[in-house]
Amino acid sequence: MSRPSIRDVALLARVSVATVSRTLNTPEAVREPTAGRVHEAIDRLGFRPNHVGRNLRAGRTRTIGVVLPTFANAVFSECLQGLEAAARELDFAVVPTATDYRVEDEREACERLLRHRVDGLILTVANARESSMLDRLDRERVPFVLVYNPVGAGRRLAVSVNNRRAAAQIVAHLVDIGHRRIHMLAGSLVTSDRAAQRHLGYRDALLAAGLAPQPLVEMPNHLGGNVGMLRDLLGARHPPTALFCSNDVLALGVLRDLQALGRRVPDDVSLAGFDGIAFGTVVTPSLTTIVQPSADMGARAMRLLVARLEGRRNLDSIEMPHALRLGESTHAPASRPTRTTRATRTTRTTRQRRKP
Amino acid sequence: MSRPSIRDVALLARVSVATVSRTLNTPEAVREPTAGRVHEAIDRLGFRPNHVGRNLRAGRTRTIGVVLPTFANAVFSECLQGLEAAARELDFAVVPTATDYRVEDEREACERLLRHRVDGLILTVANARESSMLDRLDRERVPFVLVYNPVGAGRRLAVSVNNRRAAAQIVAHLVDIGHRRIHMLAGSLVTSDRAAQRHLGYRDALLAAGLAPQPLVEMPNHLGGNVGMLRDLLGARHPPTALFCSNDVLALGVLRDLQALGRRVPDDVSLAGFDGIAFGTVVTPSLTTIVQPSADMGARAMRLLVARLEGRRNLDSIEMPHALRLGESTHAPASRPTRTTRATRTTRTTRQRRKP
DNA sequence: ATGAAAGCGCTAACAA
DNA sequence: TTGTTAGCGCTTTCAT
Repeated sequence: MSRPSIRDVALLARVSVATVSRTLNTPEAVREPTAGRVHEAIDRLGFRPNHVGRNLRAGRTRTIGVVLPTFANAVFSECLQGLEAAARELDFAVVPTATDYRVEDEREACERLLRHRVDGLILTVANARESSMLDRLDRERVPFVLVYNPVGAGRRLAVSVNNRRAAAQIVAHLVDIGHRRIHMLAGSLVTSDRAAQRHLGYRDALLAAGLAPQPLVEMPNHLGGNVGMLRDLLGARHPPTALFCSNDVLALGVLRDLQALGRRVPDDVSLAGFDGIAFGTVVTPSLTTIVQPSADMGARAMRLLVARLEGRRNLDSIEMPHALRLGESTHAPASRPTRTTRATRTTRTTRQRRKP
Repeated sequence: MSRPSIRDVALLARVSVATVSRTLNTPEAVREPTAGRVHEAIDRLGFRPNHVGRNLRAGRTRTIGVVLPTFANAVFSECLQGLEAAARELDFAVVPTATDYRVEDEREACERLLRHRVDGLILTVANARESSMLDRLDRERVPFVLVYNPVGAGRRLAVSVNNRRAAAQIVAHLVDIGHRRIHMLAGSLVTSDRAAQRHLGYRDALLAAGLAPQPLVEMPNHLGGNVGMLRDLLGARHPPTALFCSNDVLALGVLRDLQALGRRVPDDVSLAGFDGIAFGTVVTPSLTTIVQPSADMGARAMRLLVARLEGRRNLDSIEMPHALRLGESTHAPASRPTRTTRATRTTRTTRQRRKP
């Protein structure tokens, strides 16, 4: 009734369990007639080696725990996709769990995974610098690799883009095409050190251009529902001509809210995001954004972790290249704000001026 | 150096390993002074119970394998999100893997997971009716639950919407608002029995209305890149006035391609999808579609499977409710095709006529 | 080339 | 209430 074990195979093939094990793991160490009998027995019984027994013996599981804020944001599910494909190639399994952006759940998530004896962890935490949990993992010598969290100074391994420089680049682009009043919108900064880095980049770019950074606008929720806040923002005396959102999901929500408010993007206000999720290219207007190679980042993180598990020393964090993707959601500001005048719709024909 | 085991705790607390185990699993069976010493030892050593040992002993792992076509399509990552949250609540871990829509990889994916001794599987396969792999799982008495795949006749457990009826409903809506030439677009039907069901629904609706179903248009790729095919389709003598896509990702890609072709949606052609992924509400025009409760479906599938693992009999498949979500991508057809005349843009002011 | 046996960490009989 | 011990399925010395 129960699944056959290596013993059943041994009995049927009239060999010892050791020989069965060898037939599977070091075939060159077993002679042909024996191996043949073993394979036959395996087929007859439908035997499938039990990794749990093997893992117990080996003290490792070839399993990687993955802690991400959510799987519902495409940036993370694309990463998971890359991660898992790489794991498969390396013959590892992946056990992912989501914290739903709750910092206080990160610890329990890791504990759960460690009880399952994952060999290592890949994680995106709210704040990599101030995480007592990461300190603990270090202390306990649990191998882990961060994704998305900024590459830090220490010997912690991380795979991420240079969030600060990337943000500075996209904001500099807005400045280049003529914007002077650029606001940055973000979700709660405490749940994302990436967003905090991007905010620094935003300030860098404005200060470098001799412009005044505006106070960060924190949005309560992510996918839409910020109509009131946006109305206030754009109804101010000197409204921004461009908005930089700390991530694409936020940007797409803002885009919808702006359209609900009757504001045209980019004619009334330009809009830029960060992450480069696929849907940014499908919306109208398509989203100007910074593209992170999420799937590749996941794959790199996996390979980095496995290399570490295999004892490789002198491994280094990876700073991945980002790219500025110009979409239709940004263009030069109108010389004067035209809130009441309905300008001709020019979306289709507008052409971006590229940076020289 | 190595992690402390239950033996180390026992030694330090000067009790037997059995007592340590009991302290953790049946605290009521151990007296206070003893329990105190054990807990102290646990803390001192930073002991974390090794689930691998426990699993080997118990013959189960409290781990569920999940096989999905991809994590990059929001419909599946939303499902995974719901799945994993439910698993956490039930104290199960989840090991997901993607087949990248390759039927021939489904078997190996399951084999891998079963070697890891997952207690059961949740899966979306290409074709649930003709899957020798599912037959095998049945034969081996591996507990599993299907998601998205149509609820079949047999005793197989599945969680899905009624794809055929839902598709018929959305197509009937197109008919109701005046469309007469409605084409259906889909990816390869062999990789999706859901799409096949939806195609039947499409035919049902047209036949019920006395209209001629058109041959299914199979699209080579998913997110965009079908410009040529669409040009041909819309350039035909009697071009369709409405397109029904077998899923939202396809629909959004088609939307982009149509816009690239200079065709206006819905003025030149109406467009409907299926799945109800979040981004359908963000694009302009927002997508008319059938909403499946993906996260909830994942959670239900997980609870159903766990109930089965716990020996509950008489469990039944779940047909989830779907909903027609009317977006801006559909409206009544122009009385005459106006391919050259540029009609006034009416997107904003157009109101859908709801079915009576 | 093959077998016997120990042991990975844990739980559950059974004993005391 | 606590301890002793067998054994879950496997790999790996150490013999032969």
